[in-house]
Amino acid sequence: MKEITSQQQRVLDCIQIYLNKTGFPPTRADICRELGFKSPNSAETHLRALEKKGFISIESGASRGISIIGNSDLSSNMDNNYPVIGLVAAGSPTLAEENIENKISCPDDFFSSSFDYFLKVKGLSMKDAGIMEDDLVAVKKTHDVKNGDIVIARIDDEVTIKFLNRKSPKIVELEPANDDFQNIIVDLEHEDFTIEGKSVGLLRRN
Amino acid sequence: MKEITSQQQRVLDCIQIYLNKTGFPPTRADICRELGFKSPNSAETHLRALEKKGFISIESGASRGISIIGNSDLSSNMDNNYPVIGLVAAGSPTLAEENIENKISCPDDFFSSSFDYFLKVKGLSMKDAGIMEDDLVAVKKTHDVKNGDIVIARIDDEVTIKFLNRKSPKIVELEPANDDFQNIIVDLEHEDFTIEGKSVGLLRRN
DNA sequence: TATTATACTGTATATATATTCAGTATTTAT
DNA sequence: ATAAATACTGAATATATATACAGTATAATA
Repeated sequence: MKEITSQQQRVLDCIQIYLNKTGFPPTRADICRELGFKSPNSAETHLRALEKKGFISIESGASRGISIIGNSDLSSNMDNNYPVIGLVAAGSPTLAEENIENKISCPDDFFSSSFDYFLKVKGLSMKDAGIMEDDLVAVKKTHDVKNGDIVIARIDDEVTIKFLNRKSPKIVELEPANDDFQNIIVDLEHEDFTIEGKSVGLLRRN
Repeated sequence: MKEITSQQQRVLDCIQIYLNKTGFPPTRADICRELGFKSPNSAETHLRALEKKGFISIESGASRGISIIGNSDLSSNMDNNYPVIGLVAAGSPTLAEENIENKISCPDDFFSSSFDYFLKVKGLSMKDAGIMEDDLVAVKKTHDVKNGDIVIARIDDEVTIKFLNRKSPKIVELEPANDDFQNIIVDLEHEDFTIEGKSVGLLRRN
């Protein structure tokens, strides 16, 4: 990255401020208006200098086709929109559009492991593990689960969140964290059982 | 905010994805290309519907003058580093540097209300409220608290997190959410009592 | 039943916008 | 000493783009 001149810095700042204000980049004319230039070519040449030095990129031919490079902590941060899924019974695919209640913007590295969606918890079967109704459990879609993990499992058409406990190659036990609920024993030979994923974190919004 | 249709959601997602990819919003033609529409008016009408419902704003006459409302990955939704504070006894100021265990980058609008720091919970006195050891409670520094709020309070040199229950102008009761613990009754006339803030959310990282 | 919202295709056009060309002047490298 | 980069004005233009207009069709409301 080469050295930037003070005027070029003013133009770069102008682009960033315009972006923060409007949500889209400025035109040459916009930059002129903001900085008091009288010719669009003033903005143009500054933009080309900034491009040459690697501060911005310019999409040829596109209007407002300016984007600021290396801006990871500002506008183009590592946030992603993660869907919030309700605990749905009927065996519809978990991430089907109709199940998405809303989306939450969240850094990708927010939990110890990457994750795929938030599961909105129904019921209190895991309350002794501190998982309450309407809590959002960060779920990583994986089959790599160990005994003791909090897993999201599907038995036939029922989706549930429980502690995993493999008893034998053919028997899986799902343990709630609430004395009012009973263990679920799954016979893998006779029941349709799938591990959707496991919990890697939890989010509660009062 | 009115209800969004699935096609309108596709268009909204398309705008967000285009923004993440290029750094500037799409044109009507871009949206058509991405979603397979054959007429720019298809994009136009969807955009106007999204505008009418309050999901986006459109700058009249401006090319690519689309900005997503609320979500705003660009301006207000900047991530911030929030300190993680341990439940410290000795009456040192809560945000003093020596108490900061680490920092967590998190969007400013992550919880229903803005907040100031994460409190790392010690003990299980709030376990029936789903607050477990080492959970991170998002704390908003405020004195505007109501009965039933989960508050972070200081009695003399002791900091604690409990349910608030004002019994009278002179008596405050702090209620744990665990039968093994007893209510704390504070006499405001004889004890040094401060409300540090209240819980506005919770974060658990497995 | 009429009306409005949704969901499109297809054509047309005013204008918003990038971009080139022609200058002038100052400063910085080689 | 000469070239190259910086820092502008001013005018011209091809085209990128928003947007209106004319249709068709279906589902949801009133």
